[in-house]
Amino acid sequence: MSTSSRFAVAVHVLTLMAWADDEPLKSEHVAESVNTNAVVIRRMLCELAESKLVVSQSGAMGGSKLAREPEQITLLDIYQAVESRGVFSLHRHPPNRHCPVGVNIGTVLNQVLDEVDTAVESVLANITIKDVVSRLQPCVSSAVPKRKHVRKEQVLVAGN
Amino acid sequence: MSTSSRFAVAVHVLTLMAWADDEPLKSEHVAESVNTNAVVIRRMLCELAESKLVVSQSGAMGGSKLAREPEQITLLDIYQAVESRGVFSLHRHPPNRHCPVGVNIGTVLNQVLDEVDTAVESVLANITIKDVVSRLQPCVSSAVPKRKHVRKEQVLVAGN
DNA sequence: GGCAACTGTAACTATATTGGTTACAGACGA
DNA sequence: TCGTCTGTAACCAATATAGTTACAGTTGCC
Repeated sequence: MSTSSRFAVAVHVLTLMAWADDEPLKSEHVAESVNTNAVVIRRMLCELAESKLVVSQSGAMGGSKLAREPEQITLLDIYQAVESRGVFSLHRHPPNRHCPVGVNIGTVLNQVLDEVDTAVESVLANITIKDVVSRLQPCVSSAVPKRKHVRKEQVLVAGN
Repeated sequence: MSTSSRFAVAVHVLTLMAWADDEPLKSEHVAESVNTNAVVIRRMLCELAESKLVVSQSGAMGGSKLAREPEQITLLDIYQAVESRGVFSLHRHPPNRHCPVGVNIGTVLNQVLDEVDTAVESVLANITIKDVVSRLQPCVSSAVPKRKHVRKEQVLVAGN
């Protein structure tokens, strides 16, 4: 479904800031941890700043840090800051209005997609950045992450 | 998030078949209702057939119909048949393993994404194609009534 | 058997989104 | 004023979905 890693990267970035404990982080440094380009990070930091999750400062000795305490930032806040669409999309082009199914399937699908979005949001609303940091601590072992749905292209292969 | 309408189209297609009540539908007619190309539909029908949700027949008077009763096909079945990935993706490239956050964030994120996937799946598992058809009915009170043997020309009016 | 009507599938092209890169203007501390 | 940052524009690359044409294979019917 999602071909985008925006949510994962955003959580990573805010977790780094919580880990750094109020010390401003440079985009270059964050990019090293995420393993991407600093401009990609700065673009995302702008979105997170618009949603008032981080504050950034220009100039020498500048950088970005959390705008609130880690326990007051939920994954739902992050999700809404960086993902514009819902979980699913409707038809690219509207269905045939002269077909009794086509003319009304959109209404029914919207109800379903609303239920799905609500379920996702209620999960994310109950996890804070502080929770993520806490879950990070016991991870001393570099175990291979296991997931219900194996996604070949997503396995975090060890190696730079 | 999702830039794909595959799930919406697949639900639409199976709903049409439930509506047609066991009469095989031609990909051309389905495509008219969905407002897309017949090959796009046939590609999707192949995936749905692999998951044993529909059966297709080649040749004259051929077409596709549901492989089971509408109440025995859930939206989760459809979701798993046409959407390969989960709701979110992880990092495109693995994070920096020399960073204490980067080395373990994947594990924590996978836990979170599993919770999200599970929530989505439990919503979809509780809705069947029969439910979708039922929810459709009140919308079409002024349209063609559903009958035991509806001719496809009545269901899928050509033109837009 | 031969024809017409279907499906299945390959091989493209088009389109959209995300991510990566370079470049540079502006902010800011020392 | 100088070096170090952010913010942002402009562009290219990579990927996934969708749309299109073409055609081989299957099937029912005359």
